[in-house]
Amino acid sequence: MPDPETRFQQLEARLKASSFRLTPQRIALLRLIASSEGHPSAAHLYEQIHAQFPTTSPATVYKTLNLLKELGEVLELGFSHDDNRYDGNRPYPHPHLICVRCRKIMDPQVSLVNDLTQEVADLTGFEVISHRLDFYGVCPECRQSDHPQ
Amino acid sequence: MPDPETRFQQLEARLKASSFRLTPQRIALLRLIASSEGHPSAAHLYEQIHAQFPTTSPATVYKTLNLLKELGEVLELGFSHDDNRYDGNRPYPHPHLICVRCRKIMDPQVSLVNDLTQEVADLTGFEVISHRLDFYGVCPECRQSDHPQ
DNA sequence: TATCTACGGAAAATCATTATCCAGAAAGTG
DNA sequence: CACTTTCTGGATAATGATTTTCCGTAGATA
Repeated sequence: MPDPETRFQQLEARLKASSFRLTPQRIALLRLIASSEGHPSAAHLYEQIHAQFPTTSPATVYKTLNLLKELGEVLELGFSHDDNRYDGNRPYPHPHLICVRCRKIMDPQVSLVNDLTQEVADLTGFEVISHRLDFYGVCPECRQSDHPQ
Repeated sequence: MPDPETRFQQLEARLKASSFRLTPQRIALLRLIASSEGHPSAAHLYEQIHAQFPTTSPATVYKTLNLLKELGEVLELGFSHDDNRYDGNRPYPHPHLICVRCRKIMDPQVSLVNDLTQEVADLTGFEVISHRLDFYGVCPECRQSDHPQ
């Protein structure tokens, strides 16, 4: 993960370059996103923003997230049952590892993704633009707590 | 894809074996699912069921889909923005290829999935249970119609 | 200062999916 | 054959994350 402060400045610069205003709410959200180790949900971000700016509404969080999404600075992980999650540090398609117990989301550093993508393209004639690769399982911590010995 | 009639009989036998009743609505839905080449949405299935049984409600379609899902006979592809899609012919995790133009969903026959899964497990210590591998792109047909010459 | 646009906030709307409720059909029981 | 119990379908309402709408205001521009 990039340094949170550096990433924050990147995001800030990106908004400024596109002539979007840097309001206190947006700045607070940019800081949160830049420093989020995991993959926060909109609700989770809202809770934290709301603690700083009690008048902030969820709509503002969603609006800013969608803005950053359109700028390509945030990757949205959409789930049909659970809340969506957001990644503002690696806004490009990459695999995710999701713990079905604690719902933590990780980013494994795998090397075979390009090979698989190429294989798919070659086999089907598709022009592959993007991907969404999610693995579901049990993280080491949860495996441990499942087997106390 | 398995033969639709064979697959239908499998599904029918599965419900019967679990002591679920084979109502006309369920039978019609099983036939549809077994013969669906693509990956229909609940709304799409409902349209077709409703044409045969005008009193059928969407709830019945959802209930039956969820029943088959719990029996492991249908794979649900959840989308946070679009409707969910269902695959009753290959109810195990497998990669999908989604055309961003026409929304068609295909099943590429790739060989590197197991390698990638293994790599993820080895690298992270996760016990990998399942996966969801979606590639987004433009199918050959839509590429053609984009470039008329 | 005047004007124009972007923004935030509250509230209402959206919409696929799920839950609830009830009536009827099927299955089981004796 | 009653009687009971369970399952099912259908209409309807509810759900809940996300989006839209509307309006007052802050900020930029000149």
